[in-house]
This record gives sequence, C-alpha cells and structure tokens, in this order.
Amino acid sequence: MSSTTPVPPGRPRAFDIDEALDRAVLVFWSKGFEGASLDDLTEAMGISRPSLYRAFGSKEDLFHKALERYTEGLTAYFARALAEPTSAAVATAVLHGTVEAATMPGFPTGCLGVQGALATGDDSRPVRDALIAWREDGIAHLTRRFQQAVDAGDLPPATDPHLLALYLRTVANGIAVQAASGSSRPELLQVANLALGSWPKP
Amino acid sequence: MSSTTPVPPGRPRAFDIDEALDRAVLVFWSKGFEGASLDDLTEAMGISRPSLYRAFGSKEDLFHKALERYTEGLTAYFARALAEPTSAAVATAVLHGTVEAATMPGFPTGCLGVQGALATGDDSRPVRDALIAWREDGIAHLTRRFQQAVDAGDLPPATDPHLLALYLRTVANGIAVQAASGSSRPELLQVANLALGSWPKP
DNA sequence: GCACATCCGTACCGATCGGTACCGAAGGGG
DNA sequence: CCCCTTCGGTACCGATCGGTACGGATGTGC
Repeated sequence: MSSTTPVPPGRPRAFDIDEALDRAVLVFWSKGFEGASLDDLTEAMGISRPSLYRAFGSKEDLFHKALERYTEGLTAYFARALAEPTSAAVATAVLHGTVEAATMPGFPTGCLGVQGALATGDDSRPVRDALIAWREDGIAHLTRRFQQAVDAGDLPPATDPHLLALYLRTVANGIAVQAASGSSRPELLQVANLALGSWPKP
Repeated sequence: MSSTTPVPPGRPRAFDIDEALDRAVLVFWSKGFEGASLDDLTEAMGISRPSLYRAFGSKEDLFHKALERYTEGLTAYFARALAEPTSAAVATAVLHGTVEAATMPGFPTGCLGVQGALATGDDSRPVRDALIAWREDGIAHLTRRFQQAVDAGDLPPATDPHLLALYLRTVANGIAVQAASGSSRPELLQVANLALGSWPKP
C-alpha cells in the first residue's frame, strides 16, 4: 500500500475532487454544456472559480471528466448488460437500465450523453462531437456483442448486428428524450418492453 | 382579393418576413436556442438587430414563431400521417416521415422539436417547456388517432392507445437524435422498419 | 406638400460570459 | 526554519450576450 497517495508537494486540496466532479455531472446533466454557467458549476461544486480551473483545466475539460465519471458511475449498467448471456437479455438489460437511469429519483431526468450537447453553437462543437463519439462507442460495443451472438447461433445467421445495435441505441435515445420531457418510469418501461417485442428469435 | 394586404401605414418592410423566418428556423435547428446568438440569426436572416426585434419581438418570440413555421412546413408529414386509413399505416408514415425530415439534404440533421432546447439553463426554461409541450402535443394527436383505431376495430380492444403513441414518439425522438449524430437515411429507415415490426395486428 | 406611422441601421446599454493575475495560506523537504 | 510548491479566494480581464435609443429614410392619407 506504500505506492498509494505519494503525497504531492504543496498545500493539499481542501475539497474532495470526485465529490466536486459528481456535482458537476448533475449540473451538466440538467442544464447541458452551454446552459451550465461557471457560476452554476462553482456554486454546486462548492469551490471557487480558480480552484475549478486548477483542478480541472477548463469548462470543456471539466465536461469531459464529468462525462467520464458519469459513464463509469451512473451508466455502469451498460457494461453489465453486455455480459448477459443472450442477445435478448442484453437488449432487455440495456433498455431497462436506460429507463431506470433516466428516471432516477433525486437525479436529473434523461441522459447526460444525449442532452449534454445535442445541438450547439460553434464554440461548443468539440463537446457536441465528443457526445456523438460517446453514443457511437455504445453502438460499437453493442455491434460487437451481437456479432458474437450471431457467431454463437444466438441470433439468425442473416442478422445485421449493426442494425440491431443502432436500433437499440435509437430506442434508448428516445427514452432519454421522453424522460427529459417528464415521462414516468412505468410508462417508459412499457415502451421499452414494446420495443423489445420486435427482437429477433434465435 | 380586396381584403388581402390592407396596406399598413408607414414605411414598408424591406425584407420578406417568412423568408427571414425560414432562415431563423435553420439556425435554431442546427445550433439550438441557446447556441444560436443574435449575430448568428441576424446574419443568416440578412437583417439588422432592431429589424429582428421589430418584426418578431424577442429572441424567444422568434423561436416560438420559428417552431410554428417548422411545424407547418417541414413536419407537415405528421398531419398527413394521421389521415392514413389504418393505425399501422399511420405509424409507418410517422416514422418514415421522421427519418426523411431528419435527414433532408441541405437541411440540418435531426429535429428542431428535439434539439432546439432539450436541456437548458434557467433563462431558457420557457423555451424548453414549449418544446416539451410540442412533443406532448404530438403524442396527444397520436393517442386520439389510435383510440379511433381501437373503436373502429383496427386495433385489439385491449390496446392502450397512449402507450402506442408514446412508443411511436419515443422511437421518433431516438431517430432524431441519431440523425443529429450523423446516421444515414437508409440506416434509419431500417431502424424505423424494425421498430414497426412490433406493431400490434388487428 | 405636410403630418404621421413604420422601417432602416449605427452605435450603444448593462449584464454576464469564460478565464486569469495576484497574493496570502498551508503543507513537505532540506 | 526557510524554501518551494500548490491551493485558497478576491477582484479583475476582454469579449460577447440579449436588447434598445435614436435619427434618418420611405411609404400612405389628407
């Protein structure tokens, strides 16, 4: 354990950087990148503006770190879903997980990866593109998983894995938008189950 | 024809107000309400800032008028879809229309009603709420249409019209997000058809 | 041709935006 | 105990935000 916390020089940080990042996630999640001002962020994070810049670099850097933390935390269901034994179970876990994450009591509704920066001004284009890549990454993971399912005979040989992945991500995006519009968890669960009705049988 | 254009007093407007509105639609569509600055708008519309305010009131008023024009113009497929004879035909027309409108060459990708203001700062809350109401209105129209279908025996008596409407709107929202992420029209058409596979039979 | 109403654009408003210079405070290493 | 490094916050930066005062231009009605 001697390798942990090598005690960096200088005055120690007076706030928990991960906790502050969690607060930033909530602000970006509910207001989007452009709608979240530095005053919003610093107030929610409980730190001053220069502290934010020392710890995270810039508003855009902070967003990327917040997205990373969001991915590892609140959307961890996605990684678990990929480990389900059948393609149908994967699809079910993804959509149910999406509904739950998008309608979590005490958290903003919807999905940071969708509403963080869907349409933006030119200045925020890098953030917008990062979210596009984030969603694309999810599709890529699903595509590989469904290709495995085809290879294993869990899906018909003629199945297009990419189409199924895109379909799933599309429904998940739609659920996120509806959750942000105020749709309830039970409603969206029914929608998810309806969407799963067209899933191909092996 | 004597009732048209009663010739208001004062200096006549030097630009076509509907054409200017069309340009504003494109700006809000591609950059969102918050991402669209007045400089972006005035430059695209080819008018000065005070002209914009005289003709449209405020940035928020302009957005509402742009949304109205968008609804009557580029999403007119929706009203036509409701007139289809069967619920399945309605659903097909809505999703196919959504794909086409969201991937129109020469226009921004996605849907103004989704990416115009999905997550915003507090100042833009009214706009955000207006878009929520806009999407909710679409669901209400679909719900009434599918209730008709149930009454007419076109859908099973136990069918929940609201659930079907919410499902359709959810998929449409997801398609809009994917289109904004760069998915192609053929891809999204396949996704739409896959989503239609779970449509209930009469 | 004169009064009136509206439109035109330049030039400006206060507020807020993201970002930083600065200096005192707080720790470890010599 | 002093030096060095980093963190703390106050107070500020130029740029841009949405919005408007104002004076000249352009039309109709009398």
